[in-house]
Amino acid sequence: MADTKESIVLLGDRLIRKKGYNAFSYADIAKELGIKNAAVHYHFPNKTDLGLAIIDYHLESLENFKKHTQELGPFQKINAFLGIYDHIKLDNKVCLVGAMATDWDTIEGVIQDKMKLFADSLLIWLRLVLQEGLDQKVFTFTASVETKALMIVTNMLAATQLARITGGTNFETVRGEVLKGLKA
Amino acid sequence: MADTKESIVLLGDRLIRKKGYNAFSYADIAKELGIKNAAVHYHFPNKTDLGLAIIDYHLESLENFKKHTQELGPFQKINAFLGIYDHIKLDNKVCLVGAMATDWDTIEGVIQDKMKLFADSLLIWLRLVLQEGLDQKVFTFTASVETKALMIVTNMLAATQLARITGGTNFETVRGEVLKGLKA
DNA sequence: TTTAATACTTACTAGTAAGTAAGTATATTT
DNA sequence: AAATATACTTACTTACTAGTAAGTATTAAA
Repeated sequence: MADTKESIVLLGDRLIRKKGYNAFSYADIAKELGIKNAAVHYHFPNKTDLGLAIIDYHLESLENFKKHTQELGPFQKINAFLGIYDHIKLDNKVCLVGAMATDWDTIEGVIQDKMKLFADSLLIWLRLVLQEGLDQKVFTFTASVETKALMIVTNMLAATQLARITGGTNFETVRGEVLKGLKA
Repeated sequence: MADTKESIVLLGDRLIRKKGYNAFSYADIAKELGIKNAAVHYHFPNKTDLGLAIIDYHLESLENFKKHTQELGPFQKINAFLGIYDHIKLDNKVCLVGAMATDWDTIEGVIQDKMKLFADSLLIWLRLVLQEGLDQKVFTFTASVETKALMIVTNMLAATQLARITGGTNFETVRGEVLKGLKA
């Protein structure tokens, strides 16, 4: 038997980003994993516990991403970062930040707090990479690194959402422009 | 008695953009309007009917916005457009496109189709205004109007979402950069 | 070998979701 | 004055939600 607890987190993550936080249920997870509803509650007593575990998983993934890309140059790092969104778009998901943001008023404070942590961690890393690129003269943008980091996140976050609606190549267009924007 | 049907649409719109499509219920609406659950169903037999009416309301609002701003210059038009997001941010809402996009896989095809119409209508208007600004040499951006229109929408859509999480002045930062980007 | 922890299932509860059928009060039309 | 349409309410159903209490099989520790 595979690690059920981990499977629940992975599936929960997929469901949140496919259907939204309020549209996925313990029954969805139980059914897909071939276990009973109560088994999910055994591992995560309530939905908030599961939500927190899902954010923790993203926090860990982000740390792993940082580690695995630390030897790369600034441009490669940003490109790898955009690759995360390529996968999101390919799976027709949205990113966790967007999924949580639209349901913000229905999620508990502890989840909100952990999401803040995640968003901050992401923005901090982006700022460092952008500054690195500026220092190495790989990037030549004129905005502050804080602003630029923000713009990259907003563009990619929304590109996956907009791609769901408009379809076509809008995602790729935004992605391309984000890269161009590093040098302009 | 005020127009109940219109009040339902207005309230439904507010709830969708506050809590998300799947988190708001007919009971929420009934309670706030001091009517019974079934009264909401009288006006909108099912949630999809209400969803469609809410998008129609946005479609109308967009047409009104276009009419009311048609005498303005390109810069003023874009500024007025950003003003819509200022209000969204002030009310701690998200825009309809974002709210629907994150719940995309749980909404019916007819709603998806109408959302496509709305997103297209919005992008088409933006493209026209951007081209107008380019022609009048009010704007000097080098990207295509298609790309620039896309970037404005993604940035503003995500700025309202991100503002919910990070708080602070991130919304204003993105908003300011969007305006700057018209001339860079 | 008993004890205890782990990972569940069975069987349930209380609450809420969308949705409906049938009745009622109030206007409006014929 | 009778018939009809409008805008509801009452009272309900079915389905699903999160969540729980109690029991069970399996493994690990004492």
